[in-house]
Order: sequence, then C-alpha cells, then structure tokens
Amino acid sequence: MGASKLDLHAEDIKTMATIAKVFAHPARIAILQYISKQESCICNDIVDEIGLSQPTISQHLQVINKAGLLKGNYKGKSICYCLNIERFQEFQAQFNHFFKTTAAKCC
Amino acid sequence: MGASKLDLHAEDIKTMATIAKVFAHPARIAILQYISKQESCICNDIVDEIGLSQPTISQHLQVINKAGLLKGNYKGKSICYCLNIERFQEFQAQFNHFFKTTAAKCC
DNA sequence: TCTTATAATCGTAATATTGCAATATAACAA
DNA sequence: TTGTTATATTGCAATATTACGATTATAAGA
Repeated sequence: MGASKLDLHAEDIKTMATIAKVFAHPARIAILQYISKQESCICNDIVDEIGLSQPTISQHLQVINKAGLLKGNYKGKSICYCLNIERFQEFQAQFNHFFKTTAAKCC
Repeated sequence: MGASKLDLHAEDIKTMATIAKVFAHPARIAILQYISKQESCICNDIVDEIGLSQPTISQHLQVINKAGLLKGNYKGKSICYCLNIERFQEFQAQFNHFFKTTAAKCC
C-alpha cells in the first residue's frame, strides 16, 4: 500500500511524525538553513545554492510552507522568504517534549 | 524520479535528514514510546498495541534498529527490545544543534 | 502595454515507502 | 524429534515522494 493507517495513532503521535517529515529530506534542511542565514533570500538564490531545479525547490518550499515555517514578502521582483521563528521554536519544543518523555526504562 | 541527489548536500545535512526520517512515521513514534515505557516488550505486544500486522511492525523495528536506536536480548522465546538511550540522546543533541544554529535573521 | 525576471503549477517518470499474506527461521517445551 | 510460539524475511501491490521539463501566473520596470 504505502498509505499509513493514521487513524490508528493518537493525535500527538501523528503531529510528531508530520513535523519530522518536514526535516526528513536534505534539501529541506539545506533550504531552512540557507533561509535562516540570509538577509534576503529569493527562490532563485536557493536554486543556485542547493543545486536542484527551480520547480523542485518550489515544491520543497511548499512543504516547508504548509508546515507553517515560512513567511514571505515580495521585495522588488522576487520573494523574500523568511523563517517563521515562532513556529520553528514550537517544533523544537515538540521535539524536546518527545525526547524528554520517551525515556529508557526497559532492560 | 524520487531519488534524492544526496551528493549535493553536506554530510551533516544528510545526517539530520536521515535521523528525522526515523521519526517521520506515526507507527515508529508509537513503537519508540511503547518500548520506552515497558519493562519487557516483545514484538507481539507491540503488534497488539499499535494495530499493524506483525511483518509491518517488524519492518518498522528494522528501520529503528538500523538507526542504532535499539538494543535487543532474547528472553525465553521472545525478544526484549530496549531503547538505546545513548543513541537516542545523541539524536536529541543533533536536533537541538540544528534548531539552535538555524536562527532567524531574515526579514 | 510590453517585456523581462521570478516563482508557481502541471504533467509525467523514477524511486521509495508502507502494508500484509505467505513463508522461513529460531527458541523453547514436551 | 515434534509441536508451539515468536520474530524475521520474502514477494508483491498500493500509495507517496522526489525530480524536472514545459507551461503558466505574477510582479516590476521600460
């Protein structure tokens, strides 16, 4: 199949998996890092930086955007993508909570 | 295609994505949480708990295991899977480093 | 308005992931 | 050894993801 039986899992478990998925591709990690360190970062810059085609980068940006991690304003002809730092920190908190609560007691 | 051009990305970026992939499925999150809270946790228990078939659970366990997150000893007929807490904490550290260094400066 | 630059969308191909039935393997018990 | 129980492996089908060329919006400036 390939489809996951999401209904079997609790809401917070699904949330964690969804968040992790955003970071589960090197291109998206690279994009996030690049965006975060640039003052102004239009898509074309990212294309040059990452080395994937413009449509592919655009697709990855959509995934990141759907997760709520992007803010974008037009600056001249191009878009300046920004990291939504509040959302990003929310994700960090979720991860930390997961790591913290998943402690080892077995064996 | 579907294959990622991994060679384009730096080693640490690939590492982050690989780690994230382990957590990018609700079944694997659920398995990790279940294992961590059980004293003794054989595969069959996990099957009952998660609600997926035994082969599917076994497959997910393999993914988790390949990431180095499992320790397992045979106890009678069945295996007692344990969370490799050192490795788990390594992953947490990697995540924290990623979140910390990816700060917002743009816009 | 027309042109140019930039990014999004569409269509499609290749590969990866997910899931399970069937089967194999391993460990114990009788 | 034989039977039982528990886990791994295999094979295959369904779906998701990744990637890119071609095309289409969209915005800014001449």
